[in-house]
Amino acid sequence: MNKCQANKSFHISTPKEFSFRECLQFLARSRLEKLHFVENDRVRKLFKSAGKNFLLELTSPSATSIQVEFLNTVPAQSHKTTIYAYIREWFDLDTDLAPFYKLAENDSLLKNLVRQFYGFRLLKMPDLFETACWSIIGQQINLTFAYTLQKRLIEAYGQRYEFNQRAYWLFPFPNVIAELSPSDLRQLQFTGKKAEYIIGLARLIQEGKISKASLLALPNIEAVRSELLKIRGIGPWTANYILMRCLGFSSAFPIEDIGLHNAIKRQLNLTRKPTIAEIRQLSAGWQNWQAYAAFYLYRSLI
DNA sequence: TTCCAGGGTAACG
DNA sequence: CGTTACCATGGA
Repeated sequence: MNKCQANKSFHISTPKEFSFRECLQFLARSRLEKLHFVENDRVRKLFKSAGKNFLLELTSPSATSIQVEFLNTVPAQSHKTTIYAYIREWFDLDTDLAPFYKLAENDSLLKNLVRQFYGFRLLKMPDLFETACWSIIGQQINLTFAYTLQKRLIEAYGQRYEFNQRAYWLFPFPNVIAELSPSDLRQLQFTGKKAEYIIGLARLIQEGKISKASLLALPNIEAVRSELLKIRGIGPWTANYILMRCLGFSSAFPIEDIGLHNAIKRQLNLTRKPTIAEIRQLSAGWQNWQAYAAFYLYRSLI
């Protein structure tokens, strides 16, 4: 973490197989996205640390670094440390992709993807509540509508911060959603079920019955998965999605995912979608890289 | 118009 | 127990 410009920014050195541009392409996939803002090869994000709002702007001035600039206020050192760790997690900078690229060389499904999207990273969603809500919202609806619902949820119950005539948003906090009744979310055109799931989840988190730390303290992925599956509204797909996107399990694999099926169909030029058994065969050699493989397949759908 | 979307639950046989 | 109806709306 190198300081510069009177501490208004710092740099993060990036690993070898990293492309800021490829990551931004994914972050920019929906114009309805409210939690970050991509424009001119830069991404802005509002980040709250210990009660303070920091508006971050990330650019990549060289192939080996990300620059993080503080637009509204310069954080104290303790906040900078938190922000530094947050961005490393967001862009998954601590994973060495070399083994994945090596196995992909001899994989019919991955070979072209890793060439096409070289340096693309599994973009994490570090907040558990945000990830779980997003995956519940996304159940059985198209992505465009999922983004619409997420946008409504954020604009209705999230925190807004304005800077230079532009609004930036924080995802709603569990304590706010925990106070709602399903009819509040029905008004945003959530299904009654999804409204119940999300409010129930908010209450579990609010009551301290589940947290990212408590899940990560469990001994292995199976223990975490079974803990997630106890939560109403979280089935196999959602559990795997959270394991992959938030909790950092590289072997998590949402094999039931329709988007994944479509990506494989397109990649292999099939006339029909692959069966679960066929996907098991195709992914047999992906041990400990299933999450990355899935994410590269998602990337191919943009 | 019909069918399918980055599924899950609850109510059936 | 395995199977099925239902959810709510947008896009193709």
